[in-house]
Amino acid sequence: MLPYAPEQGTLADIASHRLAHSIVTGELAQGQKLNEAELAERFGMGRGPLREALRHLEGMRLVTRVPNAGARVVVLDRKTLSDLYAVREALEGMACRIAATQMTDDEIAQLSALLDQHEAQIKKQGGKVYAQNEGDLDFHFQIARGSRNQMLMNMLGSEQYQLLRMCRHRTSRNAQRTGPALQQHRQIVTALAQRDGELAEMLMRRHIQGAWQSIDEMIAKEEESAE
Amino acid sequence: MLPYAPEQGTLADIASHRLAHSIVTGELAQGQKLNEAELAERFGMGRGPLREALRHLEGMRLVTRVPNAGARVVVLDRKTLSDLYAVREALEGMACRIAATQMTDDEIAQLSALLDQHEAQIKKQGGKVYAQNEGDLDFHFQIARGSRNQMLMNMLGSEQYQLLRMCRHRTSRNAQRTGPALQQHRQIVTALAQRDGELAEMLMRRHIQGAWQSIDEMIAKEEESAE
DNA sequence: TTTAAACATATTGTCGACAATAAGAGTTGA
DNA sequence: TCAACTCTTATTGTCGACAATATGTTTAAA
Repeated sequence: MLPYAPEQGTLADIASHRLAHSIVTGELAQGQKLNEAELAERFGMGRGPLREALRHLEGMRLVTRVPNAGARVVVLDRKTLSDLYAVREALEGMACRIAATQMTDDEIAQLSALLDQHEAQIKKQGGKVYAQNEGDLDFHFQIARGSRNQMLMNMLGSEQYQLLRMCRHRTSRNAQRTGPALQQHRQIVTALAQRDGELAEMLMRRHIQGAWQSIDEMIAKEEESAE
Repeated sequence: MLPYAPEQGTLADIASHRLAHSIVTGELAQGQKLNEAELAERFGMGRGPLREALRHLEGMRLVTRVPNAGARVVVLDRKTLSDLYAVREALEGMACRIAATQMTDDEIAQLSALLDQHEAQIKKQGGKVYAQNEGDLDFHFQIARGSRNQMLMNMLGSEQYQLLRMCRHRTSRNAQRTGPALQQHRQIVTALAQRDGELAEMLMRRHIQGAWQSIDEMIAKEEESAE
């Protein structure tokens, strides 16, 4: 389901996946230096594949590299996240508009079923898990798939997806926007089912704006308490 | 001016730049197999840095890699380009809207001067150079800069930028859309100067739609004559 | 005490050689 | 003639060692 496949293939791919996971979950702190020799040893491989993995992660914007000075985990500051959400709004809005004409009835039904599943999960676990769980992102990715635009899927999937997950883990402590989010998702699916692309786009844009607003507040609090 | 820097730094960076250039200019044909040993020898370096460069180019979507089967130059078929232009429309539209509020008067004046420059160049060279030249892309990139959104700049700059240049070279033989393009650029600058983001976005979206329409026709002819 | 230069250390950048895998040619059997 | 199999060859994947560069520390001079 997740666009980033399990560990298989070349060692560089494995390292890339494991590193991405560690970065996204916060196991590797933001801005932390990534020592090639140390990581290579931990993963049981040579430095060659690991360097390739770092170059790949650099392309995904999960790490930043400086020549002769090594790689560091990217730092998601307020401005970066603001930029990310602005881009997301444009891209996912477009995805929604196109998906309204391209998705099959069956796919839309599946989307609806996915939301049922989320709702059940919320009820069971007390509502605190939705927004920070992968479920929310699955929903967004399915819509991207519905646009039939491969480039869009790549951008939202392999790149932004990871940054978003990273952001989730950072702000998961005090996340409670699950109720409105699910409701907004429902509205979007309804618009899709009615084949109303304009409405679907507008709802998605609002949804993402709301998400950003919520996250922005959290970051503000975080920065405040950090002083 | 161009977002992709000159040849300096590590060997992997140099190889990455040279390869990107060769791919974009069509020197390396689409779909062509990229032999590591051969390229490493041509560039006078070992295979290590070259492999890193290929991983980087993979991230930029200029090459596609299959494990144990090597890398190939990406193939820009009709669908891929269509997807690319759809994404561009969304992103550059957004860039325009934000740039209308963020760019300084000075920057807008510079943008206007850039167009004067283009106009002079067209008069001198007979109008056939504009659309396929870098000038057009410079214009678009300057607006992306005006949005102050670093992520947007990265996306439009280092990634899509290259694919677009590639597309230009492919369809440059029969390019003649320079007149309307310049005029549309003028309209966009006017809207920016009036700080009318909505209008600027609309004009940019139309501009890109028109460009795609033009390119789509060319591809259709090309595929026709190829049979 | 501060600054700067020189050294020692750690880390990155690069190369060459070897192992593993895939692609192709050639052979053998039906 | 075609199919499947084997062997050869070419290419990719990986490792370990060395060179180049940056970092941190010590030492010496102002």
